[in-house]
Amino acid sequence: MVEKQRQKRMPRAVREQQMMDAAVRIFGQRGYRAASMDEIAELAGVSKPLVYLYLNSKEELFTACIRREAAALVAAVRDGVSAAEPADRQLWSGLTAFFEHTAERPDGWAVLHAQARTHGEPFAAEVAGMREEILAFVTLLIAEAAREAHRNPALPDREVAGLAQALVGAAESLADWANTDATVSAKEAAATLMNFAWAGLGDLMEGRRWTP
Amino acid sequence: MVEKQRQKRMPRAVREQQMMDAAVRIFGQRGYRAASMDEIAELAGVSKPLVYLYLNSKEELFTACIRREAAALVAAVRDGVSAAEPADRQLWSGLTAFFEHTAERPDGWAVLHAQARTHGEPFAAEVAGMREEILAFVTLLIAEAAREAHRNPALPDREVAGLAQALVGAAESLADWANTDATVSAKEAAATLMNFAWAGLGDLMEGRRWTP
Amino acid sequence: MVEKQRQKRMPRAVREQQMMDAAVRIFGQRGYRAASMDEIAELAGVSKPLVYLYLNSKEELFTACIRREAAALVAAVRDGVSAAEPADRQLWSGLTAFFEHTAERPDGWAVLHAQARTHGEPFAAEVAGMREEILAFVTLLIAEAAREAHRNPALPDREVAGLAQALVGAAESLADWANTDATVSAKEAAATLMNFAWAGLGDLMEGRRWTP
Amino acid sequence: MVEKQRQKRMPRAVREQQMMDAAVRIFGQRGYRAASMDEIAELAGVSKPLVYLYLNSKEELFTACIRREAAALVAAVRDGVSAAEPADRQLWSGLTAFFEHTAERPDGWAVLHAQARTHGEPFAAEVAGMREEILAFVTLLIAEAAREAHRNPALPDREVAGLAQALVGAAESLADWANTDATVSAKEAAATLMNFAWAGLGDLMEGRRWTP
DNA sequence: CATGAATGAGCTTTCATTCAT
DNA sequence: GATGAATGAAAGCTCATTCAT
Repeated sequence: MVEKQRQKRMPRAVREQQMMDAAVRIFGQRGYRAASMDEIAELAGVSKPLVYLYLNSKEELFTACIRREAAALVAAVRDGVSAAEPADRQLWSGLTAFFEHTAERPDGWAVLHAQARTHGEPFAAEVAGMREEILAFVTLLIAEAAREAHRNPALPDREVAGLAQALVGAAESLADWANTDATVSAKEAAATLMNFAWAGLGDLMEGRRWTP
Repeated sequence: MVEKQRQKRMPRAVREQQMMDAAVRIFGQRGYRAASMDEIAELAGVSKPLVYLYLNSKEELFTACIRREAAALVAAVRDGVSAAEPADRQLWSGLTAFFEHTAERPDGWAVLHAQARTHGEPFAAEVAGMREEILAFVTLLIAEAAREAHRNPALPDREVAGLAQALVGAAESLADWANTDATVSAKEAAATLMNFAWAGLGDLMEGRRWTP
Repeated sequence: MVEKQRQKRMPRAVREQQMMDAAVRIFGQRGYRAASMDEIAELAGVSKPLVYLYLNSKEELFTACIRREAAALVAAVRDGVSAAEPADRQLWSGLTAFFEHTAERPDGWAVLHAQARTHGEPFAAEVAGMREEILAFVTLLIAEAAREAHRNPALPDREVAGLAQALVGAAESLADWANTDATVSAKEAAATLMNFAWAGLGDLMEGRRWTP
Repeated sequence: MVEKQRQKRMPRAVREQQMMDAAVRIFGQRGYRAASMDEIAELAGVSKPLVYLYLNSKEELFTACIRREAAALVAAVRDGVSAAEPADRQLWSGLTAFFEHTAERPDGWAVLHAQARTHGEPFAAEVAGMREEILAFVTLLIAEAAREAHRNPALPDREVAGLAQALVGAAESLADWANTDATVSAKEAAATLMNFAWAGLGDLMEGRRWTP
């Protein structure tokens, strides 16, 4: 019988990452409450007390996962964008990077989007911070685009806020769509959203609105 | 201390609704796993065995909640729309009805949007049916709008599907936004989305696309 | 839809028998603890409170079943036997009646033999009474046979008691065997036991014993 | 008040035996359904979760008890018998070992004889295997005795099967009798049964039968 | 550093039993 | 006489968490 040979004596940082990899996978697939520490420890290839020694509690472990995945997602988007480009190109690059990242790490995306937001304040707040950051970035781009177009007095802040919410929500929905239907590529999702959003924004910036 | 005076001897149908009201509230706020049947029974003002007698199990109770809330939401949107109007008016009315409904029943919306989709197949499938229905309705409107504009060969099905996903995702996001920030009215959310979406759709229908 | 039309207004005695018929069936098949009052009431075609009105509690209901079935079994054996016959004929008739009865009422037999004895004192005592009665009858027959043979000083009481235990145990085992294997008739079971037992008894009465 | 001082940190194998000791006692006295895992855990001096950790479920625990007790009983009988002896001596030794074992472990005997057979298929099947084994052994002895007597063509298989059933049933009944009345020794029970059974068998082998 | 052994607390579910009509 | 409505109490099972080695 082959004994499962656990790797012994790895540096703490590495072990911690392994545990979090396992945790993200289990949390992403089962949800926070349904995930069991037993299963996480087993998948990580360590004993349960070690998980507690390094990450203290289920709550802290989940929080750590959220933070790591949020940071990774924000970094991916940031790295995909060059501040030197015009606003529409920046949005395009950011969206592409976003869709690529969520496709590569579906469990991480599930943790952020599906799980963290549905399991009470401590976690929802954690992920809200990241979303805020992304909203701020989008808001900035919309404002920048308006400035580039400069044909027109700035859009009211409140309106821009709403538009950013809509755009981000559309992106989230398309990320789920692309994760569900494997034939949808990151580029296609990004293109769909640019086509959908950019003209509407352009119209607004030039003062054309839809009214009932 | 005020003794909670339980209403006694109510007809079954009424009790069932009370239980489901309580269940929607608890499920919406805590999530499926974190919700306890004890708490639901207490909030409903009945004993736990009665909940089981009428609704059989936690799983069936949750399913019943999903079905009721999904039916109510779809009915609200359907009732808000008149098929006689042009496509953009229909979309506007539908969105307004949608945002009004989600604002009126925040817990029901949480059950459908946040909870049902994150707690495993049986429930996700249940709510997927409703989302499909709404996606079909939106898809139809986009196609109808294209026909009304008739300047142009039909958009490819796949593209329309993506646009519908984006639009519905944006609406979901705005519903959460309006539920979080009480100063945002249903009409404002609907107007934001119409402005955001309709021009983009118009451009597409006339063959104007954004390309990198 | 055909409403299950419950017979209304039957005399109490009849209703009680229906309930006990149902109870014997359920108790015999499921066991005392696994049987539920709901199921019994449903099978009897009455509402649960009526069962309680007539039979007071699960415990009393079970006791009533035991008593009824014990009385029926004893009566069947008694009726099968004529005191005028010689002892071996009496035993033969009694055994035949016994095996016929247990084959006709397998659930009743299960209640007496399998269930009542395994569910704690109140019930075990009830059925022990009946077994005592049968043991006494068998003991009497053995003593009678010894007297008929009269070649020999009487067997010691203690020895007769053991023999009666053995004979009754063998009969119980054969009853289960016949209830399991439908090709075994009451007559065959009785013949098997007579052949097995009678010669041994005869030997003993003539002082021949097996010794190690 | 004497605080029950729990033995801490025992090796798993030992704890498992303690739990099964407790379980056999409770199951034997209360029956499968009436036994509670709480009570078993308490009697074993451990917490309930530990019982589940080691034995998985009430059903598996009961099955494990049945298997252990069945194996112990069969082993006791087997060890008591020497294949070199003549058939009647073998039967005598086997019966003595059987009655000694059931007297030593009354709860184990109750689990096998009274409880396992009355609580549904999974358990009944488990114990039926053991009974089959014993029946086969007895059947063999009867056949061997016939060969030793060799005065006569073999008894028909079906008849031997019935005789074995009767003999085993008689033994079971006497075991209960000896367990109830403490003055009855294993040797006395075995002698009673030998006297009862052996002459009848001998007669049959020589073609003498009882006929109505 | 690492783990086998152990538990308190809580969850879903079931059931015998009783009112109020 | 008969029943739909309702519940107290308990059972099986699971899980996050902690010692002792």
